[in-house]
Amino acid sequence: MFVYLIVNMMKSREFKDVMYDGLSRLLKALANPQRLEIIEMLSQEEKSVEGIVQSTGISVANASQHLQILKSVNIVRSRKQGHYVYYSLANNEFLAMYHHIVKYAINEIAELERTLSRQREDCKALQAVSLEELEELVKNENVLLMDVRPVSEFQSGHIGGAVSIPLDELISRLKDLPGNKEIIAYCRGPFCVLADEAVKTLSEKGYKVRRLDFGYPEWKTRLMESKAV
Amino acid sequence: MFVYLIVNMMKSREFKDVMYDGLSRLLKALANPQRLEIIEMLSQEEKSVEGIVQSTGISVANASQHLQILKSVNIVRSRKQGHYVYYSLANNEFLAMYHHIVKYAINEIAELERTLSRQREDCKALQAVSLEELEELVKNENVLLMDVRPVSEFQSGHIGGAVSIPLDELISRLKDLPGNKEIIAYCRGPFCVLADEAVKTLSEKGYKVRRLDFGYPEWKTRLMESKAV
DNA sequence: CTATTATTCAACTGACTTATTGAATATAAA
DNA sequence: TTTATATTCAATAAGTCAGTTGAATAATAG
Repeated sequence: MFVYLIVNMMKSREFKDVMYDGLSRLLKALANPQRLEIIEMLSQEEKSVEGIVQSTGISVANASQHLQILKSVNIVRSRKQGHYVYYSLANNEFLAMYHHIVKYAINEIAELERTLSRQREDCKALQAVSLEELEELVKNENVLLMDVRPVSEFQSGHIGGAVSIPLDELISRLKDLPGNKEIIAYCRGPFCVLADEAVKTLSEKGYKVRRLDFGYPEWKTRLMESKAV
Repeated sequence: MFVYLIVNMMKSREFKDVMYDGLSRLLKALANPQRLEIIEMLSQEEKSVEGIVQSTGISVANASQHLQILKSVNIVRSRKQGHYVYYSLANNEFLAMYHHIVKYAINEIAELERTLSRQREDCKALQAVSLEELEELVKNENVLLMDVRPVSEFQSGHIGGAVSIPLDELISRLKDLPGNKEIIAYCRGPFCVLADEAVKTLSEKGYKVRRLDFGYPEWKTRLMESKAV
């Protein structure tokens, strides 16, 4: 009986070790600023290593290594085509989980809350629009929903009803904007500043403009979850 | 104009760095098997360093260090009383976020899925009861919901309607169990084996018994979320 | 087949993490 | 005040991680 208890205890320890080690391996893969930025890029669209390097400033070999780590815990997957290896997020469940983490961090970590507010304040974008508000606003139809990400990201997926006006074309396309509607800008997510820049530019020109609190990936996650129910 | 763009780019870089560094600091604090186990213990009840040491087998100095790390990112808080320093989770939002991570890991990481199934199979506890099923079962009243954690954990919080039968008293209290009802055992959470052991013991004695898929903390989180809506 | 380009691999350095030890601090009981 | 106990701090050694370099591989265009 005594020996039996010890054997049980050892099995239980072994089980816990496998589970906690596995979980901590996942978290370790996430726990790096550059990899988080890579995840943000990949949650917009599939990208080659070169594409990631261009939009983040990480070195090629380094980016490749980070991608291997993310691949080893099944966060990203790759496919080869021609000269390029294209990476993308391996599943939508990951994205949903990741958004929960980001939401917690933004709301509960004082430093991040403060930094985010300061950034938005600088751009006069403090009253950001939440997911719930957006749904209301879209119904009443008196708003223009503006996607300010690069065109390729818009093409690979965007919020329903949005118009693509990449930030770097904004000034040259001012004439396309209706003066009477409120403008709502959005971009890659809460850590992306493209929408902030757009709000700053437009509000200086006298437009009535706000940004979304979130980006395309969060909207997509929400869509999936509501379909699942 | 050109200088202005560069200044903007630098600001944006700085903002991203603060946000991603902060987020990765949180994830780094989580990314360690021992700290995850400490979190599991603290999500049951407030515990002193000594209490944690006893239930995990970590050394005293080491546990203290891990607790400092968790405290530095505001996951736990401490209060001093008499000889002891008592630690507890700092907020419920963290627990909700953590449960999302665990759920993802169990469902999407093949190795963890496999290990969990094997453990449950060993204990004839494969058909675990989910949160939704539990709600149904409790209504029909023909089940006994059994909390097999130590008494102190039961006292500091338990699932509504549960009866406390700590695993180590199970055999001596068999006479208290109704023979006609189905028994549903639960414990600390999906990584805890107390309920598995209980299922094994009882099913060998001929009882009709299953375990919950989750533990008290998950139930508590669910309760909070449904109240919030 | 050769040259070109994109990516990965291997090796190395410096920086952080973890676990262990023993000393220091703080509380409460004798 | 002294003593015992719980916890933290400081220093160390071993292990892991991040970023850089240059070489190796793999796909394509000429």
